[in-house]
Amino acid sequence: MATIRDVARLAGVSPSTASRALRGNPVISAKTRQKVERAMQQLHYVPNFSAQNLANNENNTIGVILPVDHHEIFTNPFFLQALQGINAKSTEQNFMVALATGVSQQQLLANVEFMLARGRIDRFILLYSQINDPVVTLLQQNHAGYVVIGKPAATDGTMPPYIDTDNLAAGRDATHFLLAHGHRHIAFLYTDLTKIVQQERLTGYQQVMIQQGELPLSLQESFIDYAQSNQHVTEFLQQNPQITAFVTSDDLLGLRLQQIVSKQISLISFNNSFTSQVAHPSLTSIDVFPVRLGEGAAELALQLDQNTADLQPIIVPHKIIVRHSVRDLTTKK
Amino acid sequence: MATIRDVARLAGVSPSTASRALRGNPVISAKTRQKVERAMQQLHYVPNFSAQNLANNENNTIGVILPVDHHEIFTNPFFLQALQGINAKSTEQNFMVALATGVSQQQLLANVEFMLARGRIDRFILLYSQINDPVVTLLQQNHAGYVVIGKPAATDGTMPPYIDTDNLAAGRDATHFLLAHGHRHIAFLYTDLTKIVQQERLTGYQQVMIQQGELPLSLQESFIDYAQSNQHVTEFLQQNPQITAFVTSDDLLGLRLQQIVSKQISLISFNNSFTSQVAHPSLTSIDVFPVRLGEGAAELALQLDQNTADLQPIIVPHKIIVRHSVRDLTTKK
DNA sequence: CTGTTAGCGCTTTCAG
DNA sequence: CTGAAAGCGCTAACAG
Repeated sequence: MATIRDVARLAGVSPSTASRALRGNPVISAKTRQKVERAMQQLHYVPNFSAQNLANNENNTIGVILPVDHHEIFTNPFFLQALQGINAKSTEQNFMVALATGVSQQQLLANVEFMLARGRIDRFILLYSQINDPVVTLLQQNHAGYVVIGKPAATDGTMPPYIDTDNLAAGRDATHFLLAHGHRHIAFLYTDLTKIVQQERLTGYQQVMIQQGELPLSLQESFIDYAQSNQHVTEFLQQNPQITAFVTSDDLLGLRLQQIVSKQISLISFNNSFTSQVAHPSLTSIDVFPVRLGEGAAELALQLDQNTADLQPIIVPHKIIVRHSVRDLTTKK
Repeated sequence: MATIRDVARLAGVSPSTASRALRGNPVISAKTRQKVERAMQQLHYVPNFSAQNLANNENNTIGVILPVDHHEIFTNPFFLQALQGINAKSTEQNFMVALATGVSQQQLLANVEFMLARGRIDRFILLYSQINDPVVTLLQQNHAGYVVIGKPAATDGTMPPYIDTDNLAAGRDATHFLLAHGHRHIAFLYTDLTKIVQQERLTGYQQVMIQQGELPLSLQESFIDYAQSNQHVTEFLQQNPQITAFVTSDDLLGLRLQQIVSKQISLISFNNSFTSQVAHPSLTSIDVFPVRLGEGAAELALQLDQNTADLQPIIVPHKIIVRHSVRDLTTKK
C-alpha cells in the first residue's frame, strides 16, 4: 500500500505538501497540486483511515443504533432501507457506518458503550425513538451528538436534530382518501399508543373525522392472542355495523385485519412495505420513503459538529400508494 | 481522555510497560501488572482504537455485506437478526462492525471498495450468496477474507468458510413432519430455484417423497402477478385434487398460498419469521436461528487470519416450530 | 508557496 | 523484567 511519502517522493515534493494537496488546501500552487494528484493516481494511493483519524483526532464514522428486537419489529423492512440511505450518504463523505444492535437492552448498551469508549465515536443515528431511553442517556453523558429518525422523545433540555414523516398529516391524508372514496364510517385500528408514530397517525385521523362531523372510532388490538383479538374485532364490528373502512396504523396490522374481516371492508395502512403487496386484495398504503429518511438522517449527522446546534428538523413527504383495498363507494350512489 | 502515558505515569512505569500490561504480555511481573491495571481503572482508561490500529497495522473491524434490496428480501427479519449475532460476538472481541449496503449493485460495490481501500478492512461476512457475484470478485482481488452465511456459490478455486443450515435435512424434516401427520399427497411450492436455499429444501422434500414411494410434485410461482399465480395454483390443485398439504420454501410464500387455498390444506414452511405468526392459522415453520448463524459467522470471521485456511464449515441445527397450519389426519382414520 | 519538524496514541525492537 | 527510542501514516504549526 502506497503511503503519502511514496506519493511525495514520486511527485518530488515533501510529505506535507502532498498532504496539503490531498486535503485541498488552497495554499498549494496549481502546478504542484497536479503533480501530486498524478502521483496519487499512479500509485493508486488511498489515505489510511486509521492514520488520518489519529492525526486529526477524528473518527469519521457514524454509529447507527437499531432498536432492541421485539420479534415483530424486525420484519419491518424500514430499518434495512433506512440503513441503505444512511450508507449511501455516509460513503459519499468518506464516513464509515458502524452498527450497534443487541438482543437485549443491556447488550445494546454494551455495544454503544464500546463505540463510544473504544472507537471515540461521537455522532450517532437512532433508528427509533422511545421515552426514557437509557441509550440516549448514555449518549448524552458522553457528549455524543445524535440525530433520531422519528420524533424524539421529550428530553429535559433541548431537542436533538431529527428527521421524520409528518405522521399527523399522513393520518389526515389516509382519512381523506377514504372520505373521497365515499366512506363515512371509518375506524382506526392500532396496536400501541406509546409509539409516537401511531399516536400521531391516530390524531390525524381524529382531526379529520371530527371536522367532518363524523364520530372517530378507534380500536386497540395487540394480536398477541390471536383468537381473542379476532373476537374483539368481530364484536366491534357487530356493535358498529355501519363501518365500511379502517385506517390501520401499519401494513402488518392491516394484513391481520384483512384476514379477519369481510373483503367488503376497505383498508388503508401505512409504510407501503412488502406486506401490502402480499395482502389480497393488495393494500393501499402510505409510503414514508425510508431510504430518504436514512439519507436525511445521515446528512444531519454529518453536520453535527458545525455547532450550529440549531439544525432544523427535516420532514420527508409521504405518498399514498393506491392499490386495491379501498372500494370506491361514490360511483355506486 | 486518558492516554497510556497517563496510565504509565500514575503507575510509575514507562509507557512501554503499561502497553505490555495492557496487552497481557506474559513477560510483565505480577506486581507491575497490578499497578498498571489499577491505574487504568482509576483513569477509566480505554485504548484508542485508531492509534492501536495504526500501530498494529490492523483495523479490528468486520465488514458486513447486505444483499442489494429486491423489495421482498428486506422484509425478511433474517438479516437484522443475523446482524445481532454478528455484533454480539464482534463486540466481545473488541471488533467493530461496519456495514455495506446499496440500493444498486453499483452502490454496493462502491461501498465495499471504500471499506477495502480506505478502511483497509480485510475480513467480511456476506449475508447472502449468489453465483458470479461481483462483490466476491472484488473481495478476492483485494485478498480480503470472507465468510458467507449460506452455501457459497462455487468459485473456481477454493471454498470460503461458511455457516449454514442443513437445508436438505430441513426439507426432509418438513416432509417427514407432514407424513407423520398422515399426509401422503404433498406438494412443494417455491419461487426461485436459482436460490440455493430453495433448491436444497426442494431436494430434501423430493428425497423423502421418493423414498416413500410417493410422487414429488413441485410448483414454481413468483407471485409477481398475483392474479396469474392465483390461477396457476388453483389449476394445479384441480389437476391434483389428492393433495392435502404443501411445503413452501418460505413463510411469506406460505402466507400467500394460505390466502388462496382452502383452510383444509395443510402447510409447513421455513424461517419461522414473524409472518408465520401473523398467518391464520399460524404457520408451522422451521426455525433456522438467524442470530446463531450470525454469531457463528462472526466467530469464523474472527479466525480468518489464523491461516488455518481450512476453517471447517459450521452447520446450525434447525427446529420445527409447531403451530396450527398442519392438520393431523392420523386420528381421523 | 513549500519543507522541516514534531506529534496524534500505541507498540515494539533493542538494550540493559 | 523494564525503559528508551523509533515508527505506524498522516497532519499542522513554524520557518523560510
